[in-house]
Amino acid sequence: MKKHVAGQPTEVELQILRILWELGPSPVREIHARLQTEKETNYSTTVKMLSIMLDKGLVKRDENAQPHIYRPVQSREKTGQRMVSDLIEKVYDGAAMSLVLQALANSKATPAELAEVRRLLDELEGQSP
Amino acid sequence: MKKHVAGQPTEVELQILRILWELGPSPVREIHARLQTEKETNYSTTVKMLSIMLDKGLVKRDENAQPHIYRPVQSREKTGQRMVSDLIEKVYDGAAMSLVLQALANSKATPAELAEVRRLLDELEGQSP
DNA sequence: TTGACATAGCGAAGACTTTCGCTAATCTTG
DNA sequence: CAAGATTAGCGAAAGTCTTCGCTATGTCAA
Repeated sequence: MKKHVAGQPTEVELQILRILWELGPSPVREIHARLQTEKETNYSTTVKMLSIMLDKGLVKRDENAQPHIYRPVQSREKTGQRMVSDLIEKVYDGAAMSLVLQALANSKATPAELAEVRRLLDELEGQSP
Repeated sequence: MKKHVAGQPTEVELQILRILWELGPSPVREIHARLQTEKETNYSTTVKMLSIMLDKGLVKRDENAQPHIYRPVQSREKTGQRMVSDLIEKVYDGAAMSLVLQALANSKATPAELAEVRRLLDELEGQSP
């Protein structure tokens, strides 16, 4: 047997995770239905992917329920956090701020959202100095 | 032959790009020297990777120079921008602000950096309202 | 020029990801 | 309960990415 311990979710795994984040706990049938709106893969493939993700610990499932119900192990936020950290490490050499500035400049934020960033900023500045 | 048109840079490609961003245009020898400080792959591997990256258009090279000199086609900023957009798309469904907040909260920013974010924020808020 | 050494490139192997055909198990309904 | 439909799972194939052995080419000094 192999290791199969989770690193970063792969492309397809992420597609499936996103669907789970949107739908909440769901049976394969539903997941696959959504997946088909973005790509044309077989039902079998979806089942297989889910089982791999189960191995990796990316999802859990309730086997008592009939159609088994799958749900993500990590929240979108947690997963995003990991991936962001990874990206920062790999591209920006750990300089998170570059990424913040870039994402900020890139985004079409609403005033309310900008206010929230400002609030967080106040908080951060209030700590060290 | 195959397509080999560039999508996102892969793991190793990114490692090499990062080295090129740091060192500037360099011959394989130098790139490989740096690479060896993080992993233990053969010189051949580095050459091969570079040639693949050349195919994909991730790097260019000066063949007149002897040791050919390689340089990145895209800046770290541009590349980061693409990858961030991709991440935002794939994980946050386009909600960039979530990522900004997350990266910001995660970072150990200096006061100077925070000030810069604030500056950008002022600028952004000065536009729409 | 030639030997020694540095540089470039090919093609194939190994690892991982994604895909699916086909079989097995489970569920429904007449 | 049996036939048909739905759901689960295996194992192998196809596609990518990464690695490197080996060959070819180029450079330089004796």
